[in-house]
Amino acid sequence: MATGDTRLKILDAAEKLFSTEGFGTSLRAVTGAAGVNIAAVNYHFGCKDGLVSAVFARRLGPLNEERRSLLESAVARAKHGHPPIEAVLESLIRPAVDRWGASDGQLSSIAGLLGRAHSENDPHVRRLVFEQFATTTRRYCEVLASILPDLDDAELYTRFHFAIAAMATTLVDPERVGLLSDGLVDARDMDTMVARLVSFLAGGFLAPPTAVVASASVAKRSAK
Amino acid sequence: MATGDTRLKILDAAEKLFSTEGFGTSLRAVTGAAGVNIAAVNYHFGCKDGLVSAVFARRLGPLNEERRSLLESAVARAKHGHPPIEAVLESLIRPAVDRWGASDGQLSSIAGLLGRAHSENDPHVRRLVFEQFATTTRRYCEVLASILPDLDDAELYTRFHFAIAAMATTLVDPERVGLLSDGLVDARDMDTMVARLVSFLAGGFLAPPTAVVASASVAKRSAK
DNA sequence: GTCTATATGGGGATAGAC
DNA sequence: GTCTATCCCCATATAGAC
Repeated sequence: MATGDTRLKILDAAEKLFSTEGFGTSLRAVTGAAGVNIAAVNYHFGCKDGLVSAVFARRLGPLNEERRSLLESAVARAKHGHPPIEAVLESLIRPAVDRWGASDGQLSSIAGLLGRAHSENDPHVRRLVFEQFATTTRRYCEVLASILPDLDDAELYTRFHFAIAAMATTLVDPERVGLLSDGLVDARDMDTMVARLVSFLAGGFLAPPTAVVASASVAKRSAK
Repeated sequence: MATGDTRLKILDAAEKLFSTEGFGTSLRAVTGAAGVNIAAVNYHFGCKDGLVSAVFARRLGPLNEERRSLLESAVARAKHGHPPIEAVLESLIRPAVDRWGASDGQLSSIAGLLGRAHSENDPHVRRLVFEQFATTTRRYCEVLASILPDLDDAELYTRFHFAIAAMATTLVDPERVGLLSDGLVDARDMDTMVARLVSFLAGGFLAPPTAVVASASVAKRSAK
């Protein structure tokens, strides 16, 4: 077996299983699917967290680069004024979705990986995610702020959080929509899902700013 | 120890731990926090899934009843025409958020429980959740459909899914917004978070319908 | 109803032969 | 680099004494 082959097999199997089953997937399951020995994980990645980090590093960096490249293209195209918010949201969502698996109609493992990354609560995973996305998040919020000058930064970031949440939940488990709608929505038609996500999020970002008050207690008193 | 006391202690401890740590929390952790013997879980609830079901049954039924009661009040208040969409969304979100813990400024365990319920992928939990929420979901979508006659059912349910995702993610882990915004947003101010959530989701629901095409390939070709 | 003790299985990690 | 064998920990669940 060529050097590096085992390492790659582990990475590929881990990526697929992490994306479908979550990062709690056992190393036994990963190495079983990869057809390699359990001890190989420890040899190549040190420990399980090392494997998780490696899976992230291989995909999430390039993914975010593609997003930012698409984002800057949209910004550049709109020499006068600002790009349409739909283009900004497309640049955020498309790169995660458009990389389909070979032919089985499944979302790529990168989509699931990304969704998992955003919904995981394991401390190690969380730290990795926020490191990976910090720069990208900031740039997106910059561009969005230029489109939505009436929003203060706090509300903008909060809305960005809502957007990430809707996107990530959809990517982690597209079946959820089918269940919720009792079969009415075909969650596998990701082109339609993306289009709906973009229009929904655009509407959300474009909503008038919330009237924010100083503190919670004041908010309660002045609400009525 | 009075009969039923142990059972209640377990339920309370489980609710709190499930809401903060997820349903993967061990029975040892639960019984340790409850101050009872491990074997008591099996005696009172049969098995772990039985405990999870019991925790759900105690809270999620009443929570949904409160939501639907608030929803029907809003519908009734708007004798002519339809209730404002903000009132509908408030009736969905407020009941989960407004039950604060005693004095430590933490979200109630019901909020976390609800968020976990919606983001969990464990099959048993998922089945319970969709059973618990099926009726409520249908009623909300009915009312929303009357407010948004231009949306077809599929898009309406999809948008409802996005709304649940944003709400659940926020409830599971309010700290996430703080991390994302590098400390700019104070996630513990739940009144402000709810207000922002409502206005964001209202904007999303009110967005113009997505132009849907027959198939993914057609969508791609006609996009430009 | 409550406890101790234990059965049984799965998890990550490693030592040491090859 | 790869493998076997094993260590040790933690999980759920149950049997049986009290």
